[in-house]
Amino acid sequence: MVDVKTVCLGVLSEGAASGYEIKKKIEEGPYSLFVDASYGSIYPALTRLAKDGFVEFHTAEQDGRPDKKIYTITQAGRLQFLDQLARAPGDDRYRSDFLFYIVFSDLIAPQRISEMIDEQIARYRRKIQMIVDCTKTSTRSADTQELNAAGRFAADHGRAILEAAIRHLEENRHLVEAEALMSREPVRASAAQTAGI
Amino acid sequence: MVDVKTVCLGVLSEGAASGYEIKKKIEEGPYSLFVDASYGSIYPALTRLAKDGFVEFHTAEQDGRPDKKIYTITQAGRLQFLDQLARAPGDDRYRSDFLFYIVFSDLIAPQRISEMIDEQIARYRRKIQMIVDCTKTSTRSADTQELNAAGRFAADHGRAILEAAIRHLEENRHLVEAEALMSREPVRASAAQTAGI
DNA sequence: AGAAACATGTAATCGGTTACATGATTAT
DNA sequence: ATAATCATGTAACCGATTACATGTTTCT
Repeated sequence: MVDVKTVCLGVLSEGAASGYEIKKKIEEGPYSLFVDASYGSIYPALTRLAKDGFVEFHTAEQDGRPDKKIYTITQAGRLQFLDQLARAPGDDRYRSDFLFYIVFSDLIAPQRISEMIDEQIARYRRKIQMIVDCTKTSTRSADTQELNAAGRFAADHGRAILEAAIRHLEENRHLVEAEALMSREPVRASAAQTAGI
Repeated sequence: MVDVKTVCLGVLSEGAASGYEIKKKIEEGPYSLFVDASYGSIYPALTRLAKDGFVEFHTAEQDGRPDKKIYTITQAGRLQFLDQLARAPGDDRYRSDFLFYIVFSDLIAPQRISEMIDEQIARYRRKIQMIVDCTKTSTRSADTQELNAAGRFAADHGRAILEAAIRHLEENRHLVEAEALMSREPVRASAAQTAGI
């Protein structure tokens, strides 16, 4: 599995940036769908990369803002990154509390289940909106990172998956909601059992 | 995010099992799509749960096989599990080296890209097959864990997402493959640059 | 007035993986 | 023969998160 150092090299291979900017890029862009890293891992990663000669930095003084350390990838860094890309990618990892909870939906109050599904759909919609926002080439601002063909592909892939997830939830939610409804009478006994035993 | 202890409580709430069997259930069943845990985390988790009174166990001697510790969830354990389910589920986490690599497909050899996509589709198909296998009520063996409505829902949800992912890859792979093809001539220069600089 | 954004960094902690250790049985 | 399955457990290690520390400016 790709570590934070490699993620930083990847971002920096597309242009110089500070640690703060790297964090923003991976939490806003299409990256956010399949990459994760906190400041607490990015800053030490950059320090380490600099020590190893894979990146260089210069301190940029700003008026009214804290100083910035602008990191630039080196030749050695580019080679290091190519080495990583030559290795077989690790398996995808998907962890979902939501689906885990759903498996035990008979232990959760019916209205809570519905609420959870609503929230999950809302989360998915928010992510889709974020992808749409960063995909459309904004005519006004230059700060939006322009996506190349590969970036658009990754973003669209994420969107396709999220839309399928929403569609499935909307079309089949009655199956987990109905179970509770159908057993409304019996459920009292089983809820009492669950709580009582 | 749900931890291994809670995953164990969830599995045990559906029936007694050994650590080994818990591991099998979460790597074979529909769980495998959204849950992960190694022996190195399951065994200590069970030890801890027993210490806290959330599970009990008895040692089952077997002929020709190592002894088993069969764990059973206690009343306290059921309540503990309900407490967890009452908390808001954590955000889904999806990590994909594959998509990260794709973003940098201009740094990877064209035939390698195609290979990676083929492999990714194959992985997805294998997962779908696994879901299908554990979803269909097998008439022969009783060892297949029978899925309730919620389990089937979770399995179908996973299948729907995987199928959408495959569809998108098959319909759009030319966009990342074509980029390399189109720039076959120029790419030599840029590849030399990349390697040279 | 207060929150949010900008900006970097460290220390404590944590949850989990990997590798190791052991060993019989069954399937190929 | 050899690999895979069954079965449990520990120790070393690792990568990453969280919280803390600090301080200005801009937006609401």
